[in-house]
Amino acid sequence: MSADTSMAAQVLAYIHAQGLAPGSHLPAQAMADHLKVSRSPVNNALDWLHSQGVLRREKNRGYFLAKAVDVNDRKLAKALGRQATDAVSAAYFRVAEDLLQDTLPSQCSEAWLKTRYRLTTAQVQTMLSRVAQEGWAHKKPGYGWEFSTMLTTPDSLLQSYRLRIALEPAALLEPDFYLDPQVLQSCRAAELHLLAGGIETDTPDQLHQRGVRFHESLVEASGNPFFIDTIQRLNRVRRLLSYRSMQDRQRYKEHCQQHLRILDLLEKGRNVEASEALRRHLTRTLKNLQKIQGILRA
Amino acid sequence: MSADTSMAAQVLAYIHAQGLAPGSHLPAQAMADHLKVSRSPVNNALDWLHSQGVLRREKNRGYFLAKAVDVNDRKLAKALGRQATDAVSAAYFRVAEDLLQDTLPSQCSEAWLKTRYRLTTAQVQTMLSRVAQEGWAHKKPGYGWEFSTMLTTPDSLLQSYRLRIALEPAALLEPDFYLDPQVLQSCRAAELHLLAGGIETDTPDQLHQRGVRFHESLVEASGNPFFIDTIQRLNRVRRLLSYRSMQDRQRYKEHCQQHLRILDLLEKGRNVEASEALRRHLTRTLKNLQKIQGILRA
DNA sequence: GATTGCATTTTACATATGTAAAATGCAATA
DNA sequence: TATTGCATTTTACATATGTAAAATGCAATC
Repeated sequence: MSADTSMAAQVLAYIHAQGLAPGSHLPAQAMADHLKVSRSPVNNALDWLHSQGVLRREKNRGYFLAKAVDVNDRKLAKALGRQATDAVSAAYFRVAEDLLQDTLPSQCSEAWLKTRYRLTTAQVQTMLSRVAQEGWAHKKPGYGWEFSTMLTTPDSLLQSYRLRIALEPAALLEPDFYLDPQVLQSCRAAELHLLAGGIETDTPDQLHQRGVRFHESLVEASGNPFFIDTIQRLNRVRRLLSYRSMQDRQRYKEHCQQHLRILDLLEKGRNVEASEALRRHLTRTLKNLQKIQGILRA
Repeated sequence: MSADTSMAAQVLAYIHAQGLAPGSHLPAQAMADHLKVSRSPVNNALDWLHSQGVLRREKNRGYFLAKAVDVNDRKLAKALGRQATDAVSAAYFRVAEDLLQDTLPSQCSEAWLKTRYRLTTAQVQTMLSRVAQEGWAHKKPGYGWEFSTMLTTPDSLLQSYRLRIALEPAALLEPDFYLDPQVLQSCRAAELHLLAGGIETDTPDQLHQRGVRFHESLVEASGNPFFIDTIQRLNRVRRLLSYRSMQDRQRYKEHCQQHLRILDLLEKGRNVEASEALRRHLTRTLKNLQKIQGILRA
């Protein structure tokens, strides 16, 4: 029954991002081009959305938006969410967790992982290649894999912040820096949403994601693929360092204001000042983390 | 006949690095531990080195160094070099080259690569996972792969330098920074070798490699795995941006002196100054590259 | 007690084949 | 002429099996 809902979710996101009005035509090819796939998976997704009542279908004319997309539609969210988190992702997170809790040997064989996490050959390989790409494990010269200390060092999170402090402010000073006004607007909107109560109502994961999106948007604007690639990699790993639940929501208000300040400066092209503000923002956050860690250890 | 000579090469490198005297015993397990493999491949390598006359074998006592290792031994180098550069690496470099010369579509299927480079399924996958890990290509959502602009932008090299400028000086200021005196010494020795004539006699590739080793050693001393991982990734990609042959050897003398100056400062624990010197060094190199690029375009 | 030498076990790669999913070609339709 | 709708082709994944290489256990030796 439920087809590939992840594709449907992307289509929905696109519709929402474009702010399409009810009745709009949704050409399959255009959608496919945007999502970088062929018409086949897109058509499946459109058909599924049709079955959910989001789209209207007209014979030989295609699909049309039936009603404005409501991001908070419970029923739709539930139907979308039904995509079984696949075995590979599940194992991936379990491995990360086990590593953080030190219940995983620093090195082991693929076969060992296969039995421990009940995976097939193909699954274990997919998972490991993902992990390798993120840099927290690598193949040993012979057989077996070795996990990096990247996640397990007591102050991994602090170390990751110090890389950010070196990187992000520098990204704002790249010669080709250009922040698309539309991106700037959506960043600002996100911060205003948080200040207007989102800080209390959003889940910890949502808060984390919003933060990531803000910072990645800025680095992406640098136009330097080396900066962009590095920060994306870093954030994928940071997601695993799940200290984030400990962060007190009190500070988020300050964060939002600092973010908004930075956006204001960038809007006026005052990148040097923005860069400085970003550095101060990150440095302050690092200091706070250090304080929290000190308390936790004591 | 010729067994796994790459393992033999590593054993040789180890013997040389340890400065072992002729007659020294080479316990298989110790060697295996150091190379992070089991005794089996090590024993094969030792046996091969025995067949080459480098080692002496005594029944039930193992292998002993027959003579001092001569790194420049032609015969040995030839025997070692006979390891057929495997199809995967060969294809990897051809893909990179084709991409740089713009004779590769920005996206294509695995099957297409398979036929173009005459590879098996397994080989193409190995190659692509390597490329993906280095960040200059990624799987598309559906079928096929897409190449990043990381290598093809006209000023990829300049962009990579700007990341280095953000990163490397910061690495020297990491709180856990510790440069092993032995590493420092070997870095210094390398620079002195270059000043003593190596600049003229080394191949462009050797010169490049020495530069990489200097900079990576410094970043490794930071003790921050995020910095280390990032710089290693970056250098693996930089190796493909083969502008290096264009660099005039004139400048290398200055580079060596700047490198030595930085090492001196680090030895005395004056990291802030060393960091500044490193930033100036990199910035100057960047400026020169820009000048060269300007000339090439005109 | 440590290390070798060799046999045995374990591990993961290569290859082949079937299958599900994605890409594509093209007549029909608006 | 652009887009749909559907059939066909292409693509790559899953799975199974044989094989080469690496890891390991252990008696023999120093």
